[in-house]
Amino acid sequence: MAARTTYHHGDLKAALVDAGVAAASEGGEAAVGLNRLAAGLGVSASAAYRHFPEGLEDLLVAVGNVARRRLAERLALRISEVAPSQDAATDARRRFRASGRAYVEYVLEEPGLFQVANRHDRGRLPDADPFGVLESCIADLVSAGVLDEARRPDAATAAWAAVHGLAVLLTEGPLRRLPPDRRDRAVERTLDMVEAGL
Amino acid sequence: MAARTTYHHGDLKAALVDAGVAAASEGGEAAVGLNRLAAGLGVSASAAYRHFPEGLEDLLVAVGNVARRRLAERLALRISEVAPSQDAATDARRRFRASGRAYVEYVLEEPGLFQVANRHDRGRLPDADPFGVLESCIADLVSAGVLDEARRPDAATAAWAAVHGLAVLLTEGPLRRLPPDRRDRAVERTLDMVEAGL
DNA sequence: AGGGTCGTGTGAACGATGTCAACATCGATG
DNA sequence: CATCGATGTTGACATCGTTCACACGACCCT
Repeated sequence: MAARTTYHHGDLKAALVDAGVAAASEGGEAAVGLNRLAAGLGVSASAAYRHFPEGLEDLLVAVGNVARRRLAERLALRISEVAPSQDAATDARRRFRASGRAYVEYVLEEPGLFQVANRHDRGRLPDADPFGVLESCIADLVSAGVLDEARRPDAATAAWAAVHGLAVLLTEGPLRRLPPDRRDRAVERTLDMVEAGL
Repeated sequence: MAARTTYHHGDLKAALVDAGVAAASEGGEAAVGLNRLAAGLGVSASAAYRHFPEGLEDLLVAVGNVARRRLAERLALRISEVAPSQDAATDARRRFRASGRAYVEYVLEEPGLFQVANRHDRGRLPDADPFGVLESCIADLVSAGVLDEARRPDAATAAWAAVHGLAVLLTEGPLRRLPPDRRDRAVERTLDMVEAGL
């Protein structure tokens, strides 16, 4: 956006990632183009290759990392907002449920970023790891006595699959046009299933 | 592939869809290009636009329809293979479980086609409707007394989300490189959750 | 049989994409 | 102050989706 006065940009890499995040936010992966973004920053396309050696894919991974970090932060936020009660078991359950709701909430807010996050992933990062957040929720369930230790293996995977699948279906999938009330109902129904079935 | 002797191709539309299916099967959506496919058939690119007025997107939808039909057929096949017992309830449960397993099975076999099926969907078709198959499994569960009528709303959605999400995570997602035994364990664990939680 | 019509395929062109190699410029370091 | 490495530019290439004017030919109608 902002035209540039100096020959060197200053921090082109960060600027490209920011622009990529903005583009992905509206328009999804298809809107993230190296030429377009560079032009938008008043910079030639090939300049980007200095900062993303493997080209577009590298940039998409970087954008995806931002998206994953934001998602993880949203999960942590919603979990932290759960008002503690006297019962550790119901607290753990509520936090677990809040994380699932927050997942869908974020994805509905930022479907484009979610798309990039899914499609360009090079493994877990400590500060951008939504799955890690979910795993600690599961650990809480175990230590609160809600979930049996024997049932812990793959419990996080199963829960993740349910919530992730729902998010995909609701944004890119056939449930795209579900009205908000039916959407919420589907979310709660799915969380019911997970909570009862884990 | 096969060069053509006559000026007219005969059935270019079907040939393009076939080639698109083959290309998507290895290489996913990115491998489905109008120019490449047309050239492969010894035909100019613009010829394709006679049969797919909206261009590439139309072709991708057609390929997706094939993929959805095959998936639905696979589900129906695996359901039909369940040996009936004396108990209608356990039969319904087994068929339901078989459908979930079949879903993952197919997606692992044809991740590229699954990708196209997900990303280019213009609504349910009677002969290519995996969700419809799942819905009738749920209906079976209800009529067999396994699932309470009151819990039927959105039950299919929740179950679908879990299985779909798992399939996505196992093919395009972070669970991509899970070894087969751990993969199977995750599938069974997820089906356990769905069955117990629905 | 002859002639017209409409479905189908061709050729060339346009703009946009990702990518690369050769060159230009700046800032920091000796 | 000179040099050198990091950073940005220019220009080019192949490929992509798409469109338009044109060419072919199978079929129908008289």
